Amino acid sequence: MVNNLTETLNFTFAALADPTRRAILERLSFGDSSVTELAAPFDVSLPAISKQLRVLERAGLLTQEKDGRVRRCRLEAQPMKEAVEWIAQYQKFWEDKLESLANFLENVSPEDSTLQEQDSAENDSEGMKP
Amino acid sequence: MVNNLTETLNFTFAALADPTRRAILERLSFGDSSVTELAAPFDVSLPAISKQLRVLERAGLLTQEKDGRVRRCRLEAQPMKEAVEWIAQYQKFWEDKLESLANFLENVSPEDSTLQEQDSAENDSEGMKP
DNA sequence: TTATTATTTAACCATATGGTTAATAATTTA
DNA sequence: TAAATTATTAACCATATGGTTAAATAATAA
Repeated sequence: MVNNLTETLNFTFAALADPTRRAILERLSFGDSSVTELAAPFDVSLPAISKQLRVLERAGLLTQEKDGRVRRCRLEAQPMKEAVEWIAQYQKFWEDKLESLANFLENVSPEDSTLQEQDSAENDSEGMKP
Repeated sequence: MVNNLTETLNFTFAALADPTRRAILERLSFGDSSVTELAAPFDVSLPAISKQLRVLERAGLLTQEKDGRVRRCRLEAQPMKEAVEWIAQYQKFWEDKLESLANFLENVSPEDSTLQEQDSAENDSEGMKP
C-alpha cells in the first residue's frame, strides 16, 4: 500500500485505467468475492486476473483475506476518494463550460434551454451491472 | 479524441496516472500556455513533454491551437467529469467507512470524536501551485 | 493418503510507456 | 537572406504492462 498523495494518485489512476480492473471493482461493489468468481466473466486466464488483483492491491483498492484455500477479495474505496478530490479541483472548468453552453442555448432559444446529457451508448458496456 | 465511455475512462485515467501530466494540467488550470512554458519546470527534454501532451490530447484533456510558431495549450476538463462520475458510484463505500469510524470513535471516546484528515505530507509536492 | 480445488509464482512474449539525442519543419527576427 | 526560436518527428533504449503456459503451494475432500 501507498503512503503519500502523489503515489496514491499514480497507482490509483493507473489501476482505474484498465477496463478489466474497473469491472472487477464493480463486481466487488456488490460484495466480497473469491478470485475464481472474479475471473469467471472474463476470457482470460486465472494468472492474468491474479496480476490485475496485484495492481488493485498496490493501489490499495482491494484487500485479500485468506479463508481456507479461498481468498476473499474486498473493495477498498478510500483511494478513490483521494482521486476524486484531486479531480474536484477542476470541477469549475467543466461547469463553466456547461454554464456557457446553457447561456448560449438560453440566448438562442429561450423556450428550450434544457441541458441534456449526451450519452454515447454505442459500443459501450461500461457500467453494466452483472 | 475518444467517443465512448470505456475508452474515455481508459485514456483519461491513464493520462492522470502520471505526475508530470497532472502537474501540466495544474499549470494549465491557471491559463493557456505554450509547450516551452509547460516544459520549463521539468527536468526532461522538450520531446518528452511533447509526448506527454500527446497523451493528454488522446484523452481529450488538452487541445492545442497554433498561433504563429507557438502552440497554445488549453485545458479541457470534460473527460475529468466523466471520470469523476464513474468514481462517484463508489462514494457510499468510502463514506460508510468514515461513518463507521465516526461511530466507533463516538463509542470509544464520546468527548473527542472529531474526524481528522490524516495528511501524509512527507515527501509529497502534489497540489503545489507554481 | 491421494485427488481435487483455489490460487500464486515463474518464465516467457508482445506491446506500451517514458525517456533520450539528432534531425526536421515552420515561423519570426536580425 | 541567414540565424534564431518553437515544436515536432524519427530512431532508439530500458522498463512496465498484460497476456500466456507450466509448475508450485496450500487446503479440502475422497
